[in-house]
Amino acid sequence: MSERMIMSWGVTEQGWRKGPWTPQEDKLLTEYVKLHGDGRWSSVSRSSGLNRSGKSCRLRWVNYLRPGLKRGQITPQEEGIIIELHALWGNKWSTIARYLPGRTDNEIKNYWRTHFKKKEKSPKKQRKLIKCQNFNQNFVNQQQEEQQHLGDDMKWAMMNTNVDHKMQDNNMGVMNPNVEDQCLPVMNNEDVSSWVDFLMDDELWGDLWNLDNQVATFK
DNA sequence: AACTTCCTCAACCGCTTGCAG
DNA sequence: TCTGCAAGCGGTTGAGGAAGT
Repeated sequence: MSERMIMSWGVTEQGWRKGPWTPQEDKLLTEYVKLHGDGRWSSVSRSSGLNRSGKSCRLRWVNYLRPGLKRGQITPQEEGIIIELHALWGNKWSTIARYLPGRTDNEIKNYWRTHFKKKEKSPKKQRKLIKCQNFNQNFVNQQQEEQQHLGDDMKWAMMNTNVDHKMQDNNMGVMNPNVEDQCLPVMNNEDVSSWVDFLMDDELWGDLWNLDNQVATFK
């Protein structure tokens, strides 16, 4: 990191230093957390001698200094998991990150944006979007038919922030296309693999659909 | 070689959530 | 309940480097 870069960032109104962290700051924060544990970030910033906001300390620790973090390229396996989980939960980066040990929400978010979000305007994407729409509509129709046959046993479940807990509790992932902000059909765990198979099909891979558009489409 | 454009990712911002008093 | 504070989360920004012209 250049001196010029550090100088260009300056301080906040509260007097906290901003910008890239120096190795000295990293050392201070690491040593403090080793001694006192993480959490209570506002007191970390005061007691450690760092002239950084609690927010900044937390972010630096979580995204960069925390032990067990993986550095380097996302593997194809990890990429597959990201795609699966993003199909389930959308931009719930922290939730997705829990299923990728050593990866941070920030890292996954950045990866998604750079690898999948950027190609959203291509003609391929348009075709893919239509395919997705058809797939989802068929899926919903199919579910509704099954629902009629099975009665109340197959109900749409509300998708909310506790969906991961629901999955753990019931071994079932659920999404309700009728709920605002949700865009994908109800699916259980077995369905996820078929969904991903569908995505892998044709030229969809590497040019993944833009979920933001999907949201509008399936509302 | 010089310039421009694109890509990556660390870090910030602002909003939301959770919790103690 | 209500309020205020701390922590967490997702979106956005911007600097540096790589790739292209």
